[in-house]
Amino acid sequence: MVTIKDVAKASGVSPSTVSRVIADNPRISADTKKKVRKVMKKLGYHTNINARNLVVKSTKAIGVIMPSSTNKALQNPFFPEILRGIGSVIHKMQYSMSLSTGETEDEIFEEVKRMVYGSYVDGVILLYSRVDDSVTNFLYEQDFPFVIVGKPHEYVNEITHVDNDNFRAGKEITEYLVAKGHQKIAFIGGASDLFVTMDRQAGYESALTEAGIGNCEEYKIHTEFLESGGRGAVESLFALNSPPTGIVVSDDLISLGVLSMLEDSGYHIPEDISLVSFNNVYLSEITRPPLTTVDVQIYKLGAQSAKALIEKTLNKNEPAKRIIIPHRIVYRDSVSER
Amino acid sequence: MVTIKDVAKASGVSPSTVSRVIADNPRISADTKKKVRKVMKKLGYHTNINARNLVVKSTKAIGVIMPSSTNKALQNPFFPEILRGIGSVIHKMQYSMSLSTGETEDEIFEEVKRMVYGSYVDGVILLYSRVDDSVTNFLYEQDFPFVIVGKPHEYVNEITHVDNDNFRAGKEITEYLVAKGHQKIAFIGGASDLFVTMDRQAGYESALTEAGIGNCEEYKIHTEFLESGGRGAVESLFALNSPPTGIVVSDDLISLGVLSMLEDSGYHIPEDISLVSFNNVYLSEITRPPLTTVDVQIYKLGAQSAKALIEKTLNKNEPAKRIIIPHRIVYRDSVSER
DNA sequence: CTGTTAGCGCTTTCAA
DNA sequence: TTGAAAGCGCTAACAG
Repeated sequence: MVTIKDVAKASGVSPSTVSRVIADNPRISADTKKKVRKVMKKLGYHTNINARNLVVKSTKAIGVIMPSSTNKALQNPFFPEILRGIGSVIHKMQYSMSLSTGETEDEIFEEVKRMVYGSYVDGVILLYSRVDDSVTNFLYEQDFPFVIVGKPHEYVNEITHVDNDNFRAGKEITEYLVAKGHQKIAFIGGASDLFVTMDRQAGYESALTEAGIGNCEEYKIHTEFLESGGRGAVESLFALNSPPTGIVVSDDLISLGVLSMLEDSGYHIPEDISLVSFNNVYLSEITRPPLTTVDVQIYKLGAQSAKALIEKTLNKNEPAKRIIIPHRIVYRDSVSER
Repeated sequence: MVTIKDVAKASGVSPSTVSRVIADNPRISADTKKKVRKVMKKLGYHTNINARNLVVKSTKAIGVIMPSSTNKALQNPFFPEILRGIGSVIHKMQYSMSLSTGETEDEIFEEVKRMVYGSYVDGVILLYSRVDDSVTNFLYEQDFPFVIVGKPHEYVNEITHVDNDNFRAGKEITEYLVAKGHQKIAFIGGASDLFVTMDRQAGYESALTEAGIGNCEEYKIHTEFLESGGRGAVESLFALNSPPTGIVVSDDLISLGVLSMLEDSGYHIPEDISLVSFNNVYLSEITRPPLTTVDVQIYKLGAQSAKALIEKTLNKNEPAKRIIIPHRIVYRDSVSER
C-alpha cells in the first residue's frame, strides 16, 4: 500500500504537506501541489479512509435502517426507490451508505448500537416509524444524529423527519372520489400501527365527514395481503347490505392484490367499483387498469432525508425540522363517474 | 468516548490486556477477563472500529453494487429480496454492508474505485453482469475479492459467481408449456445483453428444438416494459399470421405488464393464451391470474454470494467457484391445456 | 508556505 | 499470564 510517507519521500516534501495537498489546503503553493499530485498519480496513491476517520472522528458514512423483514413487506418497490433517492445525495456528498442487515427487531437494534458505539456511521436514517420503537428511543437518548422517514411517535418537534402530508393526501384523494359521485367509500390500509396508514385513514375520514357522509367502521379494514387473511376481510366488505362503490387503498402493492381478488370475484374496475391508491410506484402504471394514485415522490423523500441528516451531522445543533414532501394525484383509469 | 486506556486504568491492567480480553485471548486468566469485562460494562466501553480496522487492515464490510439505475429496473422486488439474502449472512458474520449509490455507470465505477483503494470494504458483490463491464474488469485486474450474482462475461472459471441454471430453467418451463399441448410459443425477454435473458432464451430455444418445433425469430422479442415501446412489440406478435398460444416471459415484473396489455387487448389468460415467467417474487402470487413461474430462490442467491465472498476475503487463495442455486417451478394459474 | 511532532484508539511483537 | 513499546496511515497544532 502506498502511504502518504511514500509520496512525501518521492516528492521531497514532508508528510504534512502531502496531507495538505490532499485537503487542497490554500496555503500550499500551486507548484508543490502540482508536483505532489503528479507523484501521487505515479505511485497510485489513495488515501486510507480508516486512518483518516480515526483522526477526524467522522466516517462520512450514513446508516440506513430498513424495517424488520419477517414478512414480505420489504418486497415493496418503495424501498429500492427510496434507497435510490438517499443514494443520490449521499453520492453527491461523497458519503457512503451502510445498510442494515438484521431481520428481527432485536437484531436491528443490536446493529444500530454497533453502528453508533463503534463509530461506523455519522448518522442514521430510519425507514420506518413505529410506536414505542427501541431504536428510535435509543438514538434519541444518545443524542445521535438521525432522521425518520415518516412521523415520529414521540418528540415530534425534536426529531427531524421527512414525510408527506398524508392526512391531506388521504383527504384529497377521497374528495376526488366524492366529486366523482361516490358516497359509499371504503378504506383498506396496511398495518394499522403504522403512521402512514393512520394519517391516510384520518384524511379519508375527514373528507367523508366534511362531505356530510357518515363513515362507518365496517368500511375500514386493515390487511397487508401478505397473509391469506386479507381475502376474507375484503369479501366481507362486499357482503355488506350496502357495499362500497369506491375504495381508498393505502399502498399500490396492496392495490394490486385488491384489484386481483375483486376482479376474480366478478367485479370490474372501474365500472363496478372505483379504486384509488398511494405511492405511484412503477407497477401502478402497469396494473389493469392503471391506478389513479397519489404520487408521494419517494425519491425525493429519500433525497431530502439524506440531505437533512448530513446537515445535521455537519452541525450538531442544527435545529430539528419537519420536511413535508408535496404530493400530487396521478389520474389514471381506476376511477369512474357514478 | 471511552477508550481501551480508560478501561485499563480503571481495572488496573495494561491496555494490551484489555485488548486481549476483547479478543477473548485464551492466555488471559478467567479472573482478569471477568474483572475487565465488568469495568467495560460499567464504563460503557465500545471498541472503535476505525482504530481496529487501521491496524488489522480489514473492515469486515462488504460492498454491494447495484446496476445503474437510470431506468426503473431497480423497482424490481428482486433487489430488496436479494439484499435481504445478502444481509442475512453478513449479519450473522458480524459484517456490515455498504451499498453503492451511483446512478450512472461512471459514477458506480468511481465509487467502486473508492471502495477498494480507500479500504472501505474487504470484498464486493456485483448484482449484475454485463458484457465488457469496467467494474468487473477493474476488480479482476486488481485481484480484489469479489463475486458476481449471475454469469461473468469473461474469465468464467476465475471469477466466483452464483447463479441459477437459467438454461435448464428456461428449458424446463418451456417443456412444461409443450407438455400442456402448446406448439406456438413466444419468448419475451428483458434487455438482451443481460446473461439471464440470454440463458433463459437459449433454454427456451433448446426445448423447442428438442420438441421438434422450429423456433422462428418473430416469436422472440425484448422489452423491459419500462418504455412504451414494449406495447408495440407485443402487439406485432399477435398480428402475426400464426400468433402464439403460449409465452415465456423472462421476469415476473415484465409479466405483469404483458398480462395487463394482453387482457386489455381482449385476450384472456390462460384461456386464450398461456404465460409462464421467472423469479417468483411476491407479486406473482397476486397478479390475475397468479403466475406459473420458476422460483429462482432470490434470497438464497444473495445469501450464498455473501457466504462465498466472505470465505474469499478470509482466505485470499480460496479457489474460484461457480455456485448454482436450484430452481423449481411453482405451478399457479396462468397456463391452460391446449 | 512548509516541516516537526504528537497523537487518534487499537493490536501485536517481544520481554518478562 | 501480563506489560511495554512500537506502529497502523493519517491530520493538526505549533513552529519557523
